[in-house]
Amino acid sequence: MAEVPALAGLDAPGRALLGALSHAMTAPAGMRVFGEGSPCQAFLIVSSGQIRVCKTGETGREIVLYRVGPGETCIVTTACLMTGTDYDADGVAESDIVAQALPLPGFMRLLAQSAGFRQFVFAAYGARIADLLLRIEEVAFGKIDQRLAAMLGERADAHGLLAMTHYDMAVELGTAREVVSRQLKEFERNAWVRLGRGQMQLTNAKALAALAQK
Amino acid sequence: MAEVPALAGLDAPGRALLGALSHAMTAPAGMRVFGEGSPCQAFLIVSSGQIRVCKTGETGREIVLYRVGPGETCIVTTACLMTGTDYDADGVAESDIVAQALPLPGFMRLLAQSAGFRQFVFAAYGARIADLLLRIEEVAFGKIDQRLAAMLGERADAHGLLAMTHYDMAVELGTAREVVSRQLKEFERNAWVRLGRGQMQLTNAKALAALAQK
DNA sequence: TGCGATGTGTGACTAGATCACAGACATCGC
DNA sequence: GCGATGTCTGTGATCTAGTCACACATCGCA
Repeated sequence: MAEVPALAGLDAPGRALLGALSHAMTAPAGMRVFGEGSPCQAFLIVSSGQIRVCKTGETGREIVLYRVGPGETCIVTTACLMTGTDYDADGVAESDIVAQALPLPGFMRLLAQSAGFRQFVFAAYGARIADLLLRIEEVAFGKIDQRLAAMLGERADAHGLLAMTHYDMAVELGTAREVVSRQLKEFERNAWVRLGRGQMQLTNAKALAALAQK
Repeated sequence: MAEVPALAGLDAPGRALLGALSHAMTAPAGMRVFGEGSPCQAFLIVSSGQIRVCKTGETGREIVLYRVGPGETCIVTTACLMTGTDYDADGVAESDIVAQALPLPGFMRLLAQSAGFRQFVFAAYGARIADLLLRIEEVAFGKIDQRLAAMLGERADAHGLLAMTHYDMAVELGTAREVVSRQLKEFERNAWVRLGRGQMQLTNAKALAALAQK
């Protein structure tokens, strides 16, 4: 488990136990890793790749809740797994995934025996809950132009290139595709971006960041 | 701690430890129990009364995130306490509170030694996260008339009486007071409610429930 | 009884969501 | 190279929700 930095501090017995009780698993990009109807049955620690977790409303609109990256765990599924609560969100592999799966009994045992592991688990909870609170604030109070600008800044690569469709961006923000299209057109009129099919180029990241910060 | 039903299943040593390490505390109705700038420093289990936790946006609008009632714990503060994450929400006593406070070291110790306590803590996490996911779904996708109708049904007493101002209701839903006022007027035109200053009477709870369910 | 604080009602306007549809572009089979 | 097809983007019309501004009602209390 040396590949999981957050577990680097794990005590030796804990580490041995984790190695013994968990097994590696993989999933190809695009695969639905868990979701309504097919709950994940184990505690998962992602080694490489990224999982996107989102919620679909009755109207078919979607929103990204959070992502689980390397060294992180999809603690939410675990919580629901342990308490029998229904989870009601979908996890999709955004890239090829390698993960360590720890079944529930092993999870309980490790939790009982390793303070380092408890620390890891609680840190995961804290981070996830903070994510969710932030999400609620954004959705409830945020302006769409600012949220979009912020998202572009976050998700563009080092050259300001961003390969997403307008629909993808709408899901990212939990809004409608048309709203994104119109807003992007507005940004283009300001010469802040250059639009293309399935991709775009930021041409004034500073202006976008300024809008996002307002 | 016999007054906390969720802890009734706690093993005897765990119970003794909890009794020894925690102390009772109280807060009067209306008091700000924790919030930005004055974080709660201990793991709290509410014995009686109720705490309302809400988030304030930059514009001054507020939204209720969840409530902590008897036998429950404000696990979110704990998570943030343990991980040093900033919490960024306010907890207000809605009624006089009696709670058991367990400082961090005691919390860690109990977590290490009692499986029943771990169970309790994880159940609290699961329930809270489920609450937050539900909240996000409502805010992102819900129609305001349906959400308002649902809220009236939930918070009215057995006689259909409800003592809240329009502002209170707006906070409950994370919307603006005017939106609530207009919507309530609409309900009144339908003869579903009778409005008064600081209170209202549901006169057709069934119709409201039907709207909420749609 | 008069005054400030709080609560409610409403018009005008803006932002965002929804619906409907048209045109642009990409891919694939031929 | 040429359609056929599916995906992606642009845009008008319309509706819902949030914001701003302000009038007026009601309450508690000096």
